[in-house]
Amino acid sequence: MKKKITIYDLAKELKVSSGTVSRSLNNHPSISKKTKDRVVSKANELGYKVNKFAVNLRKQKSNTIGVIIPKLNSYFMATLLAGVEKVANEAGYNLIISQSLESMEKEIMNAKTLYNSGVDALLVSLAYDTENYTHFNPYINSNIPLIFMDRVPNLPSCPTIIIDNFQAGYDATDHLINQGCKNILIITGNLKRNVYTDRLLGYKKALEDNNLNFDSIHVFETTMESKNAKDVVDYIKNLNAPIDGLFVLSDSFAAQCIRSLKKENYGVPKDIKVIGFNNDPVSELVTPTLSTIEYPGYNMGLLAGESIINQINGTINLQETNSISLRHKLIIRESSVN
Amino acid sequence: MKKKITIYDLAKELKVSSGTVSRSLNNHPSISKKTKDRVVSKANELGYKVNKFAVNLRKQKSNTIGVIIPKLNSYFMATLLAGVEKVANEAGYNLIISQSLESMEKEIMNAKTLYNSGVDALLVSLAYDTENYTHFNPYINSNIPLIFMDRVPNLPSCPTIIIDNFQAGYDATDHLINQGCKNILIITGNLKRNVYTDRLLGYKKALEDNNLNFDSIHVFETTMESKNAKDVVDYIKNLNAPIDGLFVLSDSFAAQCIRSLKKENYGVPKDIKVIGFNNDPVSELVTPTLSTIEYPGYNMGLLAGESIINQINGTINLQETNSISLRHKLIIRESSVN
DNA sequence: GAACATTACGCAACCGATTGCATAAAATTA
DNA sequence: TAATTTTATGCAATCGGTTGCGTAATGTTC
Repeated sequence: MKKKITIYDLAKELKVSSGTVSRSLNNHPSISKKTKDRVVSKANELGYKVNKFAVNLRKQKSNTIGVIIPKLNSYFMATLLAGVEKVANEAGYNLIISQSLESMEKEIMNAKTLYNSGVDALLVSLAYDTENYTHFNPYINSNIPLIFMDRVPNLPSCPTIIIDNFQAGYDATDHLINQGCKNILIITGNLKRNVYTDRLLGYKKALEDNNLNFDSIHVFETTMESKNAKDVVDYIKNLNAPIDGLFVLSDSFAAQCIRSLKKENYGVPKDIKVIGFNNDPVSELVTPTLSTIEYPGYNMGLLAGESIINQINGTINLQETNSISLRHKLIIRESSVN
Repeated sequence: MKKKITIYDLAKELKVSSGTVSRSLNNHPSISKKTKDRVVSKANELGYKVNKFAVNLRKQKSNTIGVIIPKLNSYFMATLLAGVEKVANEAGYNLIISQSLESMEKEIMNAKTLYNSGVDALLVSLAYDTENYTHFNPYINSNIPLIFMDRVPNLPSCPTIIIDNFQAGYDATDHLINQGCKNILIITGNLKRNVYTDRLLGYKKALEDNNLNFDSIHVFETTMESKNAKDVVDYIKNLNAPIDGLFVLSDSFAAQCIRSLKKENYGVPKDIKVIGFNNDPVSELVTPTLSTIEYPGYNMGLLAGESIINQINGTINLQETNSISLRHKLIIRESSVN
């Protein structure tokens, strides 16, 4: 409960100027070792701690990185963040995390709040329904580093960190086709988002390359909340031609779908082969175990953290490294193989 | 890229003092409506934004709440955080989140960093191996609100938000006993943590109340990482008397255990009845579906957020509301019922 | 219209550190 | 020893708001 002590207190005690104290504590070269030692030991003695508020004001930077993500409570996002946090922390940065809860409106508010609170950089994964990106202009105009992760806008000039969703979509579809599937239903999230459109494009291309026709009734768009799994199965039941493959762009939703399918006596993989996306831990735990695409969330986080810190430090020219793409991997388990 | 404009710029433009500008922008009562309007519209015109750094320095508070949790990428923690974030955000607070990665050492560092960066309050869920709590003393000594969530220390004077782990442990065990189990193995995390010890106590009490003997070989302590599921099954195989019940203090680990058990041809629930803990989404997806204890993570987060903000505002005397306990619920699914 | 109360605003200290520039002191060179 | 360079430190402005106190201007009361 002792009162805060400042560099002025130290200065008075040691009969030096506050400037000398400041420089000593920051190990400035133009201060003699002797003085530095005196200052440092006195600082320890009195329990001095810098006032970050003053430093921030003076330096006009906060040593914090803002993060806006759709939802904290998803495996992928939490893993991604874990990666970001690790790097940031090691580099001495704090993370201010906010969630848009999949709403553009909230995303805009978050962007504004973080801007006002003076973050040194911003990492973003877009909300479900974000359609324009003007709320990021203040960052761009003020030259505040800004990187999009995973769910990125289709703006040419924004640095992004993603996986090759097109190729991943292709690989998954191709795998199902190789397993004999000819009528594959793809379950996707909001097609405004690159992650989904790109995978869909990969899906189409794989069909094409295998001489299968694309049919738009084989695209089912949903928010992929668990309660909607039933809708998927209903949709399947009402299709004229039965499907034999299911490509769900999220493991947890795929697991829900499998569950609903089994309730309706569809055999997986016998009748319908299923592949998910993300390599969520759940994919190993369900019966049958779920084939999927490994999505390197943690690495993506590490990379995002490193990139943004490099940008803050000016180490990297963001024009040069405009987009980083991480490697995905097809993981074949029981749900897609007879 | 235009330069920052300050209240002094506004003052000069409007030929008033900077104090008047400040008061106008903060809607101070002693400023006439007319002046306020002039100031506000000029501020909008020039695109003025407060400099939070200056405000922070002046007010010695940051409008941020620090959070230290063991791991971001767990369903429970992410859900908890989602709750905290929601409340904090609505109250105009930012969240600085850091993870201890289950290490006391890192927890200490995080506590220090957050203290130095001037958070207005701190929320903590303890790391796996935290044994002493002196790293929180600076907060206590400086009167910075501090609340522990879920994994709390056994200190009498710290406000905590928890569930009744004793009762939950009791309920789960009692349920298994009611299903006919007589030899129940409990799989627990580090018994330094209240969440585990209390559940274990509940387990013991339930045995006692049902005239069953407690045997310490029926307590298996593990870090509950997925790779350790095999150890559990090995342990079970090597027991002299076969067990017929399994109480795993984490759903995701319970799911792993069930998987390993099935591989070794144990029938669940036929041979061994299993109950988990948390009501993780995975519990509904595995086969058989997993009985469990519902753990209100989101509500816990909301409550933690509200409590800490109340404390910051001095609304609540923390001596009076020293510990809040949330209601859990036994959820019976397939894994524990014949 | 004098006396008093209220309203609206200005002044300037303050929050605590950083840093360019000036200068005293010490060291080096001539 | 005087002149010059180097080293170590002090001075004071600065970052951008906030706020207690003082006072001029306006309003109210009798």
